[in-house]
Amino acid sequence: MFMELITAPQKKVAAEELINAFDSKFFKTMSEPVRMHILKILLLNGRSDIATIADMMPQDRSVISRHLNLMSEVGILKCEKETRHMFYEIDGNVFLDKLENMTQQIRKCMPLCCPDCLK
Amino acid sequence: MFMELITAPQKKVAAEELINAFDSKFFKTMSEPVRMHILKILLLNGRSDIATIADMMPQDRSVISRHLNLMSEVGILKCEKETRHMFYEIDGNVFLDKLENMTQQIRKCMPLCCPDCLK
DNA sequence: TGAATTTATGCATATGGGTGCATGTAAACA
DNA sequence: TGTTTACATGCACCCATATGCATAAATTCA
Repeated sequence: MFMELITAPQKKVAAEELINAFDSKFFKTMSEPVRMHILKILLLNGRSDIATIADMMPQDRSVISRHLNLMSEVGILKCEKETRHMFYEIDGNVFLDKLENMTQQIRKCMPLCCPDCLK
Repeated sequence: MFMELITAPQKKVAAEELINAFDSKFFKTMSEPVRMHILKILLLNGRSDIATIADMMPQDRSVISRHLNLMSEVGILKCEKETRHMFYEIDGNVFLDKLENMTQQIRKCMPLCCPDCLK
């Protein structure tokens, strides 16, 4: 119990840092199958404009436009206007950073907060 | 273009493996603020039963019960019945495995699928 | 056995968000 | 300048889901 008194504030900080590292908008974005379909298309074809992507999907072009916009707001896509086309591209570094940061925070938090969780 | 012909099937496989590694149920679960609140409580207090958790939250006990059940179905919580109490606990290893697997798949896929994404 | 407690579940409701259509806006082209 | 193209946006609709209440089921305790 003495141990608990010492680590209590550290636990709270570690737990808060972990929860903060969990980017809820990122998770929400990644939980939508249509957006994962878009991601796959971008993986296979690289940088593409909206019409090209929409032509490979059943949804209306406006729907794809909104999904792409959302994904770029979260940071996983880069977008660039060129003439009258809007081009989108995966930002691989943001992906890696986000996931690695979360992994790192869990590694830091778990042994401190609940060592029993790692049994 | 010769290079592209050779790597095309590998690209497709890598992209599909990456998308499959993206556990949409996990992401959906993690995108809900109430569930993140529950997670934080479990981080700070460790293994707890439903009533104890619900007493720290504004939502009805039945709501908390359903959230906990969902989280354990996704695998991030372990649950165990003890007398008439249902105890829940974070499964830290599942968390680490899921995130590390996704990170790994991205590391494998990006250089192959879209090297430009890593600029 | 009867009462109290803990969780699970059925139901109705409210909210958020994905969808498609119609329209607006801006830029390229003839 | 007028037309076409590409995208953004307002609007209405629909569906999934979070929520709370009431209740059922199971277990503990007096």
